[in-house]
Amino acid sequence: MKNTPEKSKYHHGDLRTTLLTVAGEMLKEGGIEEVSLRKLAARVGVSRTAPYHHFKDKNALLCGIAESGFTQLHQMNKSSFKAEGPSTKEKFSSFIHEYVNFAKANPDLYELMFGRTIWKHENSSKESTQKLRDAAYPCFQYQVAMTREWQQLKLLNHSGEESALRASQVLWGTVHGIAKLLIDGIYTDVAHVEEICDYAVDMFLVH
Amino acid sequence: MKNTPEKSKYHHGDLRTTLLTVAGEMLKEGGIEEVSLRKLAARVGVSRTAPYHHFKDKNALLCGIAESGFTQLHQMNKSSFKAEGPSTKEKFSSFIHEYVNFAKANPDLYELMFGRTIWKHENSSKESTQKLRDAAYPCFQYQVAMTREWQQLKLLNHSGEESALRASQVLWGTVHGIAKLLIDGIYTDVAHVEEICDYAVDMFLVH
DNA sequence: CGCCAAAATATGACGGTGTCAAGATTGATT
DNA sequence: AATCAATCTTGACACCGTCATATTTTGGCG
Repeated sequence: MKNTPEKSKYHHGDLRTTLLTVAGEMLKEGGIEEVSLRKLAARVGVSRTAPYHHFKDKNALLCGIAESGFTQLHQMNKSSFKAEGPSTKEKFSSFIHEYVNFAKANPDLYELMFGRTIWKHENSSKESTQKLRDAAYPCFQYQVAMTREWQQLKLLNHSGEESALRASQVLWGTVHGIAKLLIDGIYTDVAHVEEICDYAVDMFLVH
Repeated sequence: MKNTPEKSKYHHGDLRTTLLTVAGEMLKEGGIEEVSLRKLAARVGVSRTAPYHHFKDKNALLCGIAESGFTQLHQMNKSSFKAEGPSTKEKFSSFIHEYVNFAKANPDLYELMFGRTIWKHENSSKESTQKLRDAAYPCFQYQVAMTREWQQLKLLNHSGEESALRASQVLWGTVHGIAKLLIDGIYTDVAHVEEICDYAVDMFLVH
């Protein structure tokens, strides 16, 4: 039924997947402002209201896209942290760089993932927002776990009582903030990404 | 002509100021989504297109609001940094706390000031965007200046070659990121603001 | 004072958006 | 074959930003 989605198109095929894919393309092409349900439907070749049978809201659709973004980000962190070659210190540096570069590579997706469009209030289907949280929360928890290890190895500069959660919030805040400022083109030049990340690493490591 | 704007109302009074004020109120009340030119015009008591004689765009209006936000933020930083009582170390801590609390107190304004709505592309009147930059840029420069002093006093943890610009970008990134995550309600509880800020201060100071 | 150009405001219209209600079509199940 | 629920379409509504055009008001000048 849901398997073998190759030729088993009854009405349209499985619209849900197609909508997510194409909407993701539109997001990448023209930013969040270019993503409208009507244009999406036209591009897919269905009527304007067809998507409403697979997503309660436009918001629910956007949550679906963001969801895959968090899965992707989570995956990236894991494979980087579990790598065998580099030292722990190098992995810390990798985390900073890779995180910011992920945002740099997918600016509109990142903007969507962390924008208030999605996270504010409970606009759309509770189920959809719940699924989003189910994808995003483990992603953050993994960052706490990584931070805990860096902390136990005395890598991070700090004097008072240690808290992996607090340290993780600060670290995530830093990469998130750098990424946002970079993406939005506020005062940082994209060309200096690596330099800024290197400097951040140096400021956090104990000397 | 532009002076004495008290009783010199010819058509409506000075609409421009009124529009900025009321739009700012609407922003504070219901977030950016509640700010529409039509509702704004209705609330002020003019026709829908009257605002277009004072702002080229909706974007230009938003830039005007954000502009005052940057002036406000700049002012806050200055008065805090120039205070006589506290030590430099305490001023550093104050900067972190006050910045994040500014965002916490005016979430929608802060979101607007740093959102891509305004900074992306050259949508609206160049003049408007230019005025915005003229308000925002000194604000950032002042943060670089503060950072330079902290750096020269050897307050900040760091090993390599010093750069006030890079350090400032990292610091701003951190407070900006914490503020954003907080505002958007992603994974941090607003109740923990002070704790998180304290922890950030501790991670940046040299021990 | 009277007139005129310019600034300010208003009305109408256009294309775009998200979303609901109601009807039509299809696929699978009995 | 008949039925039923899932799926899709059409029509409509209320918003939105913005342009073209007409109307009013103002300030300055002869």
